[in-house]
Amino acid sequence: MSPKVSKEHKEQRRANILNAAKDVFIEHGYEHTTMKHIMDAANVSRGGLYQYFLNKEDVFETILEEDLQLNLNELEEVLREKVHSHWDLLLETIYGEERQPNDDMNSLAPSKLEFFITGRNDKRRREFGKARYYNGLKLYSAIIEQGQQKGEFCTKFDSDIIARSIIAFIDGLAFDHSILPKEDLKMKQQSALFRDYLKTILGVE
Amino acid sequence: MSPKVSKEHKEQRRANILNAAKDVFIEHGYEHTTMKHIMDAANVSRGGLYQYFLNKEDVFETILEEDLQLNLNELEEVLREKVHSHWDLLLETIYGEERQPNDDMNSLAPSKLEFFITGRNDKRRREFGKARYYNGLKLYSAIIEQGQQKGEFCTKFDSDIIARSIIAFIDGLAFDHSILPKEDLKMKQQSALFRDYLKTILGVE
DNA sequence: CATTATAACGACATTAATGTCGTTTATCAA
DNA sequence: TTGATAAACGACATTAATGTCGTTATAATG
Repeated sequence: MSPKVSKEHKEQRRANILNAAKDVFIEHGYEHTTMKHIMDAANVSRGGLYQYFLNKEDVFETILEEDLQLNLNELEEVLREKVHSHWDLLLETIYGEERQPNDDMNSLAPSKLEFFITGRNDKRRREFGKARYYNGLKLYSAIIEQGQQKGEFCTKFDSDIIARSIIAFIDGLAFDHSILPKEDLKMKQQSALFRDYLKTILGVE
Repeated sequence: MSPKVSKEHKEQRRANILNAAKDVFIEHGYEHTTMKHIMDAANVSRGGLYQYFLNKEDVFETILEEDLQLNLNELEEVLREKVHSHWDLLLETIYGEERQPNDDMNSLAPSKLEFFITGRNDKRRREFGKARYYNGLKLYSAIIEQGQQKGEFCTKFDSDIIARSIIAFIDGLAFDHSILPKEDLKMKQQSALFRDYLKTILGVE
């Protein structure tokens, strides 16, 4: 419909495709969506789509990059020490991720798990996943460590290990949620128990 | 090679196929293995393979059924109350699952995650996953509840919720392990921390 | 040994997804 | 207005996996 650029129109189109693609990934999951699905959802032709992205992997990674950026921004804020209660910040950060599978639930989370687990034999994909893991780890770890330094948390356990546990638990919940409907999962009670766990090992209250 | 039955030879062949298939699934993961892979690994022709199984899903589910049976047996034992220390039993049970991804690592665990998460939009597959989830839940829950009844564990928390958390943690670790190599995951330290937590909420020692 | 039932085989038709490429067409600039 | 540019298009060749089916060959049986 629109030949010979215009720069922001081009970026607009790209953004449209990404939005449509995200919906498709949420609906069908990573492995089961095809470029055709994305083409249809975005009202773009085969050739058009391939103008903007190399392949499905490229589309998905681009979508993932976005919220990676969000995390990095959060980390920034933490390191700048503009924080009142590290406990609240920690919960908020956890909830930010957990909300996706938890809430009204049309999140990309299960597709993310899919993306990484089906790609675990691919070097490139593994690197990508590893980078994301360490990104999250750094975020949680930084919050905990700073909370410890300020004396808000006890130092009985290593912040790195606690952070890893948090990640494992979130990933596990996301996975279980992809199998079980919300009613069956008792997510809230699990979250409460987990919060309790964190309180205990962080010595909060 | 062998026409006109012989019953146990037939079962033997079937078992061979399943063994070979399991190796293939471990190597390539669920989504990326094809019937061709299985055929080659099991030294069976296309027609031969389809004589025994309907499709890939059928093969994989059959493999899964096996260790489901193992779990059920364990549950039996618990319910028959032939248990000395419920704490030891609990650890052993957790470890039995965790060992797979943990140890020398050639386990089916990541493929299981794959199988269920990529099939989350399929009714049949979801039912299957749900059944397995509740099977595991029943197992852990029974151990904990009985431990509580015998006074070995405190009753501060609901056995059902604790069991769910255990499952979430195990699934999360399995997932993270499929991204990160063993050296990077610090699995042992995470497990130790989790064990510590279980001790706390179960009032052990 | 001859017969028969059937396990095992592998070619084949089918389906579906992928990425490419030559063509068309709308916009921008002169 | 017009010509150059490149976005958008969709047909196409390619690749790969699936499940079927008619044929082959062999182990059990009498």
